[in-house]
Amino acid sequence: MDEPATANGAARPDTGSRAARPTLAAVARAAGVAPSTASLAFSGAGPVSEEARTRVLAAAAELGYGGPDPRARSLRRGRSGVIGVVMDERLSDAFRDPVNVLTLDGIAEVAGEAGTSLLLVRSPLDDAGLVGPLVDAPVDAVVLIGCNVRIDPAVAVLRRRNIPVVAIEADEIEGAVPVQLDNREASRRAAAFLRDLGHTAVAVVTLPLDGTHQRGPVSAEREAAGIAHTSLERLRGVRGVYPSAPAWEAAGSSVEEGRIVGAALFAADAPRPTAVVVQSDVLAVGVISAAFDAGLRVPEDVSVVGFDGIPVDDSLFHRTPIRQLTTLVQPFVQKGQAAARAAIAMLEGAPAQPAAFRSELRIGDTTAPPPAR
Amino acid sequence: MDEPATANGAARPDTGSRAARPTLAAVARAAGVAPSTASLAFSGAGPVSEEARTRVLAAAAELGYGGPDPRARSLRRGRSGVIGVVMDERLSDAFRDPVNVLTLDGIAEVAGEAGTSLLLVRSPLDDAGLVGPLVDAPVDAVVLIGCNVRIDPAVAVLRRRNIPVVAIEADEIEGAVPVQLDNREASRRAAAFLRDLGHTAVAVVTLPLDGTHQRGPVSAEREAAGIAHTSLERLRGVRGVYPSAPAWEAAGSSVEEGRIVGAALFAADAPRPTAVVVQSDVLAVGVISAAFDAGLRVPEDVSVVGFDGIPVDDSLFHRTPIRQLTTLVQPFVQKGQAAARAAIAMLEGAPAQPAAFRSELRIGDTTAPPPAR
DNA sequence: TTGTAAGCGTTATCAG
DNA sequence: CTGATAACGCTTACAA
Repeated sequence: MDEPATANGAARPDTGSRAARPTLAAVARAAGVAPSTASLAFSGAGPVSEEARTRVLAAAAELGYGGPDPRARSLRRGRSGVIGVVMDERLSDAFRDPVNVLTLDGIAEVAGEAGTSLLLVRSPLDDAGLVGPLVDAPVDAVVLIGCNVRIDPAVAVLRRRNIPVVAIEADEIEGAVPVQLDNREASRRAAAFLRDLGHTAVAVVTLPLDGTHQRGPVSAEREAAGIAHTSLERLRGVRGVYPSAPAWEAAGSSVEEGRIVGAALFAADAPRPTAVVVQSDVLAVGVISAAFDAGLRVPEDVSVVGFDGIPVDDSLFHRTPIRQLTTLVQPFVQKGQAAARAAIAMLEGAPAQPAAFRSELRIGDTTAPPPAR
Repeated sequence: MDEPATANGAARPDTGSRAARPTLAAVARAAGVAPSTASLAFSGAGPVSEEARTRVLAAAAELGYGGPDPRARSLRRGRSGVIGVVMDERLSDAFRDPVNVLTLDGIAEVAGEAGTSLLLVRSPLDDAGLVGPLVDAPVDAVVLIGCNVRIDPAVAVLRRRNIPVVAIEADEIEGAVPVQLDNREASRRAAAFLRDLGHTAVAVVTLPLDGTHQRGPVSAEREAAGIAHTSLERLRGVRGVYPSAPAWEAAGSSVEEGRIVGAALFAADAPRPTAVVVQSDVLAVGVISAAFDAGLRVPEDVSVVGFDGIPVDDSLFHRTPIRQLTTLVQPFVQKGQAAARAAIAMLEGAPAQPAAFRSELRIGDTTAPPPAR
């Protein structure tokens, strides 16, 4: 972290070793036209005679001018053409989770069509509430994705800056346009499905309840102190059917993590559950793996329900008897698209466009009636 | 964090959607100081009396000023604090490949420490050679990652703009700082290892040779027309030991793709290879899976060597007899870090810092002598 | 320490 | 269709 070395103290900011780039004004001068005409020649927005245009382009080529500087353009236009995407994990972790990737894909698709690019920002909320890179970055709008941490401060800052904020599956936030999923209701449906199969001993494996990456049984206090909207809603959904279902918190969403938590779960002193509701497919795969390792058959001895409907089950189950996970399929990509659309709409001055999506229970072969005892 | 409850005039009239954001000048005026002082109060870079600072901050809070506008700041400073990362795939595909993710992670780590954020840009090279979003985005430097397409035009444009370019594993490009990997030499070593084991019938499964996502046997013409530096180099490495090894091109880097190509490979009329050199671990997993499906044991009937050394072998092999892939382990994360460092160094005016890394052959349990026949 | 002034490179406006 | 001119909001050398 060295100090940027503008040490030579020149009058202009960047008079370092780099050759000064010609400006549009210089091109105009060389072409013998006014700056405004040169500008029009490049932006294409406005009437320019064919002759003037070619002269400008020629002069540009001559001088090695690469087109208008985006920085100046964004100042002048008040727009940078960039949408910030905020995630609250290290990028490597975030990218490892198909949910984020698919959502991002939806965002990227819509953003790309609109000619805007994506600025990746790790959620910048230190304990101090610092909002660093997020506010120093030239973004026109921000999409908050997978928020396990308290984001209100960030939203507050962005609001003050008049930067539209879209929050995917966040708690109700003042000033952020929500893109919601029926997490609670969907989880309730999954639980009801298990209940109808006859299950009475149901456990839950939750996604992280906050940004601290803790792992283990979820105490009442921990649950009450939880912040992560999605995890809590999904948990509440199950609790609507099984009010006292024990819950285990995973420290992340990965197969390995699911395996660890699953191992603990099946090894616990408590009576073994006959069904486990897992808050993500990736975790569910790990839990299933742990079940096998513990000598349990799925679904004969224990049923497992996932969440997400990620399309990679084939590879993950390839050498197991399982063909398809029972899970709640959610429309990630569409969620991402909706978020991007909402963001773009807002920065064009259109009214907020909240969105809400439903998950569908897809019944695979990881659920069955509980074993006769 | 809350609005100061100055009872009299604090409430800003909420002027509909177009509430003009206050400027630093306005804040300075309200605080009774000069703009420059207000600027220093925010940037922290320069001497400001405690009293002035608090007055400025108070005025800012009063007016709902959220800090200096990054757009204006970047124009003035000639820097936006953003590094562009260019990938030549759809983001969803790119993120699905651990190689990209890990590289990106290395980039993000270094960039984050330097206070710069990452702008994700899909490689914009239409057949027309358009370079759209890449040049309109306010980036200080660009890192090209995983380039299967011809990137010269993009680099040319960026050069003209004085934007430093770092290319990871690209062919030698005028004006781009290279971050290289010993693809050819490493592949040669892997091939030599197989030769020493006694293999004579060796096939290659390649990564895409260009951006067209073709799949199938690699003809001499196709090979000659190939663009993707990495794939070609790795292929050449094997050819250094097995000059006429048949090659099959995969249409991407995924387990599923590996399985498809592997199935074709093992079903082909040609004599079955006793060893397969696969250009990525992800593909290799698929090839191994295909081998099992074809009734072949790995490594007894067929040896498989991968490339990359991605750290997820455990999950992928979890229900197979295989514990570890024989592969060439490359330092992705360090590559990403080096790329980011090079980019940052350049935009600070430092001389170019090319980098080159080595891959290590890690011998797992997917390779063995060929079956006695 | 603080104030003054001069841009940074564009684009929008409006008159010719 | 073209040209002069005024911002866009901020930073920073330099003077006070």
